[in-house]
Amino acid sequence: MASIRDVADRAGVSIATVSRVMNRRGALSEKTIQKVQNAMKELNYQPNDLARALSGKKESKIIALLSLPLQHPFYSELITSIEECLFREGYKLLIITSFEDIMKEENCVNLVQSHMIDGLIIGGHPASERILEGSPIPIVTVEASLPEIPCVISDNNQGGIMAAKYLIAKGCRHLVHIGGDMHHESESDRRTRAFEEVCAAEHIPCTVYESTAGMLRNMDYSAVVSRMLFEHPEADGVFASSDVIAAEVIRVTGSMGIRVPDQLKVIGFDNVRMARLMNPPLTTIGQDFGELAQQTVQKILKQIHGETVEMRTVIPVTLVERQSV
Amino acid sequence: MASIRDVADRAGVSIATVSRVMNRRGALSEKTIQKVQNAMKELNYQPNDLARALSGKKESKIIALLSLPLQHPFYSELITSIEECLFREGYKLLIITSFEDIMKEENCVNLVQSHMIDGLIIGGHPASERILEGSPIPIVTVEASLPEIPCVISDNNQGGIMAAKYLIAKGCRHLVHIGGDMHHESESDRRTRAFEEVCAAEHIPCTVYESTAGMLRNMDYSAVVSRMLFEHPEADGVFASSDVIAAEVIRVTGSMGIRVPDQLKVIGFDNVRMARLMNPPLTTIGQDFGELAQQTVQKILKQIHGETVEMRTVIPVTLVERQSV
DNA sequence: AAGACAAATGTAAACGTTTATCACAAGGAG
DNA sequence: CTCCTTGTGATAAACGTTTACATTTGTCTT
Repeated sequence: MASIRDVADRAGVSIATVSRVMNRRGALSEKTIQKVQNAMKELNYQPNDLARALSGKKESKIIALLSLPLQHPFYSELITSIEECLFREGYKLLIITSFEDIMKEENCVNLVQSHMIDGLIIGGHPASERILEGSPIPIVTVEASLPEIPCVISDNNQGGIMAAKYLIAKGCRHLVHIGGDMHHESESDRRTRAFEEVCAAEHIPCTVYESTAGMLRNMDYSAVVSRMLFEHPEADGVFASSDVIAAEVIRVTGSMGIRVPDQLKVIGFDNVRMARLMNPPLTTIGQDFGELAQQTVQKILKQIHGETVEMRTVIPVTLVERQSV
Repeated sequence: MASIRDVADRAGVSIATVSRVMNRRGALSEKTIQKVQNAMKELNYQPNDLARALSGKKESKIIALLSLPLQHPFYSELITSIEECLFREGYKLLIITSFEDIMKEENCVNLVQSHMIDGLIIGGHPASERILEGSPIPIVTVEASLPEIPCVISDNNQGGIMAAKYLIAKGCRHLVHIGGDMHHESESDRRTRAFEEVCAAEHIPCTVYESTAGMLRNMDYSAVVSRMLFEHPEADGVFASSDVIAAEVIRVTGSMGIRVPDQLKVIGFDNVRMARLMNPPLTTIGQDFGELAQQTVQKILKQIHGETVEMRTVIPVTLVERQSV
């Protein structure tokens, strides 16, 4: 593989000149530029980014994302958006999925310290809270909040309020909430708390169920959903903490002959692509993936470039009306 | 940030010795090993992988995956599996999503040539067939086949046969196929062709519809599905080329009051997680994501290590019976 | 006690860049 | 004619490793 040396030789100049041509720096005659560029073409030269990064203590232009498994559509949509934003800024995305794997998580901070990576985005709550104690590397959290680390999150509080108000407005009098998709995290509790508060204020009875980590891993919420339907046959409205949970509610009720939305109204959270494909199409609280991603990459890039960032950015959510309520 | 130099100074040895301790190479006294390891601990030393990779013309231990957008669950599941396999082998996964973006695709091969990346996996058919002409880099294709490039694919032919036979065995007499999720690619045509051949052999009428690239991008297949139902009200069995398409069939029929599977039987392809969550749960031809991933990373690693690989590996598919047929 | 041999450690070149510094020529001002 | 710019280009050090080779130290033979 051709190196800068080869290009220099072929163009009849020194490697410094070649470098200057590449980086458009210093004074250069048009003739020299042409010679060098021709040589590069002819040799199909590609600069070695490793050497580049090593030399000028430059960046590797790679950002890592530590995420929960992508089978969960929330994460795959988030990642797609993040990758797009990053690419626009000239960065690449390295993905590390982890489910409660502390080893793998700690590995991440090593990655940054080994200079292969310029920064770290954490999507979803990691198993070890103190993952990067004393490692001052550029880092941001999305839809999760860790002590001392800047984060970008959706307005979960507002989402919970909207869900409750909407179900009540549509006539529900016995509500259920299935929460806890991101179980560690106080962030997702906000959805639950806000929902409960509105119910209490409106004097509507409301029961809260929690899903477990195992359910998230397997994306199998049938157990909670069945229990919920068995214990609360009088329920006429469900607020699910994710569209996947909502899908399970709709599926189980469907198999039991309960009609949605006539007998039971269901509202989800996230507004992932598949929400539209459900039967009936799912009404849900929509997260703004584009904005979430945008703010996140902006925040990480700022840190990389040494600027300071606000600790907490909140992105509005929206009610997406379809046919399950 | 501490370098090998700092460790050497603190341990009172030369940098070569430190390097030897790290790489367990050459003869070392127990005492020296201890001294060096202590120094590394105390300085919280992390070797610079950039320098490492540059030096021994070693690998960067990063593999890139060029994929269609991850919102499509086939890709998110595939990627999750690939990332797991790669991680087990000590490699990291860099993701590049592209939808018909030739610039971005060509960028990929540059990445490899710039040494930041050891190899390239292509998932799904790229826009430019000749993406890596004359660039002899380690490369593999999954569920796509490009001239001269080793590939790992599911047994689409067998899948088409199984789908047809199963629908017919269940009593269908008017079949429809909606195909083309991976439209360029002759690989997915195999599903269609095999399906048609079985139908012809069994004298069952069969109509084929094609989805378009735009539908894949937006994951919105409502147009074809509606047209299909309008033009073929007599259809009693549908073979969809992906679970997402099948989901759309089930959704649209549901909204029209057509009962699945009583009036219309639907079989999908892929067996992504969401297939289980549909209403009714989807019967589908399952791809073995684990095996697909396993073979793919094996193949790319072999190439990186200079071994030769077979050009084509075919992974069996299985019929997953649920309740839509 | 000297020589041989192995074990332990050090030295320095290399990997492919960037960049500060230096060298040299041409041209203008005095 | 000398001195100083100004435009060009080359040289070499640095980035943090690995590793071939050289050197030192120590032990064992005899």
